[in-house]
This record gives sequence, C-alpha cells and structure tokens, in this order.
Amino acid sequence: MAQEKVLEICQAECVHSERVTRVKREMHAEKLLLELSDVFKLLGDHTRVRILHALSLSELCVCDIASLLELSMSAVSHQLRLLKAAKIIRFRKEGKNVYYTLDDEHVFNLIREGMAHVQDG
Amino acid sequence: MAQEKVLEICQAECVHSERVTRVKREMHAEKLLLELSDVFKLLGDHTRVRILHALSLSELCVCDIASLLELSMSAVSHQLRLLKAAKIIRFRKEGKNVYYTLDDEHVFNLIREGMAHVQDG
DNA sequence: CTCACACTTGATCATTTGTTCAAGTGTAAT
DNA sequence: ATTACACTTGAACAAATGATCAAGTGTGAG
Repeated sequence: MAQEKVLEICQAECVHSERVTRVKREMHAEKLLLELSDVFKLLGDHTRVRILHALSLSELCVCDIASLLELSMSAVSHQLRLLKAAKIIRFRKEGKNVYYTLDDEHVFNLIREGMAHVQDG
Repeated sequence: MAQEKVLEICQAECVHSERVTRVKREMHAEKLLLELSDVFKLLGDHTRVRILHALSLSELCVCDIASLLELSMSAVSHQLRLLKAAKIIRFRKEGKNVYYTLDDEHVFNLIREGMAHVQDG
C-alpha cells in the first residue's frame, strides 16, 4: 500500500515523452484530484447512494431513512456521519429528530450525470 | 455485512409515513442505483482518478501512465483492467503497445462536475 | 528461432471499509 | 426526577480492496 519509488517503467523509446510532459504540465491539479477521489469514494457505496438518492427527493429524518431503506438506525447514522463530514449533506435538529438534506446542487448533478452514464449502458 | 432484517426502526409516530411512501414510490431505481454506486466506487480511488484525469487530457499507453504517475506498470494495468471492465475506458492495440482512452463523455462530465464541487470548498 | 520488452495476470498480504452490537447522549413528556 | 425514545458513537469483526511480486502472454526485431 505504501507507494514506494518503483520505477518499473519501460524503456525511453516507449514513453511518448513530449506527450507525457505536456500532460504533466496540464496536471496542476494533484491536490484537487485527491479530494475528488475522496468525494467519489463516498458516493461509491450502495447504502450511501441510496441514502443520497432518497435525500435528493425529500428532506428526511434518520428513522425515515432507516425505514425506507430497511437498515438499522446505527448503520444509517454511521453513513450520515461520513457524508456530513464531507459536507455532502446538511442537517437540522428539531426536537428529538434530526433532519438531513443534500448540501448543494453539485451532488445532485453528480447523481444525475452518473445515472445518465448508467442508463446508456 | 450480511444485511439482516434488522428493523431497529423508531415508533410509528416518528416515521413520516406519507413522506416515506411517496419517496418510496419515486424510487423505482434500485437496480440503477446499484450500478451507479459501482461506477462511483471505481472513480473513488486516488490512483484511478489520476489515471482518468490523465486520459481526459490525452490518449496514453500503459507505460506513459506508469511514467506520468510514477507507478509500477503492474499497478496501472490492474486498475486499467477494472476501468475497462466497467466500460469507463477503451483500448486499442498497436504493435507492442496498448493505448487507452476514456470511453464516452459521461465520465468526462462526471470528473468535471466533481471538480466543480471540490473547488467550491 | 531467440531475445527483448510492453503488458497482463494470479497470489499474497496489509489496509480499509461497512455492519453489528452495546453503551451513551440529549430532549420531551409524564 | 424518571422514563421513553431518536439518535450517536466506539469497539470488534468479516469482507473487500489495492499494491507488490513473480510468472506468464504476445509481438516485433535481429
């Protein structure tokens, strides 16, 4: 897992060095890519996607979600915690209940765009 | 992990049943959501996102990618295999080289939309 | 043919991840 | 205060994951 300096790379003649250096120049985004993969990782779980999809249709409290998706409240709460920490969802307390919603339209768009990809086959 | 029938759900008065049944009616998408989470899961890895981002800038052969991202060819090849299987990327052989590209614009859009989310903070 | 080499693949292993269980908050009603 | 209950949280454990290593393809050059 520790990404050592491997350099099991092919001979110089194989690497298209002009292309590689050009792409490397355009890749001033390493840090953002790391954040990006973290966001996708959060969306990349069946339970969490189901939760987010449900929240894209309505604000819901924890036990609504648990009931809807037939999960334990504990399992739901754990996942909500992750989504909350990543600012993908927002919450609001009201009495004994805690209501969750999507945080912004980006996530909504991501789900829509993802759906489009999936539906095309 | 085995998703047993838990039903540790709160009392009837807490569940907003009209809301829950309405959302449930609108959720005729369970199977798609499963596929969707699988796609996001593939995008949800640092190495794979870096590979995809590089491919969004240019067609590249395996050792270009390995060189660019300082990874072993083996590691790259394993990840390409997953992306290929999910039809997220396409390949073309030419002599001893194998060139990879993004399969369609959906993935490109996903990465762009994801970047927008990340950049907003 | 034989060799070099770009790439693939299977096995292994450490890390990460998601669920469950049990215990702990905090709020509202009695 | 005491109880009920919506929700959170930590520990524990099984399953999934990603990198490495070693062995395997297949293609082109000599």
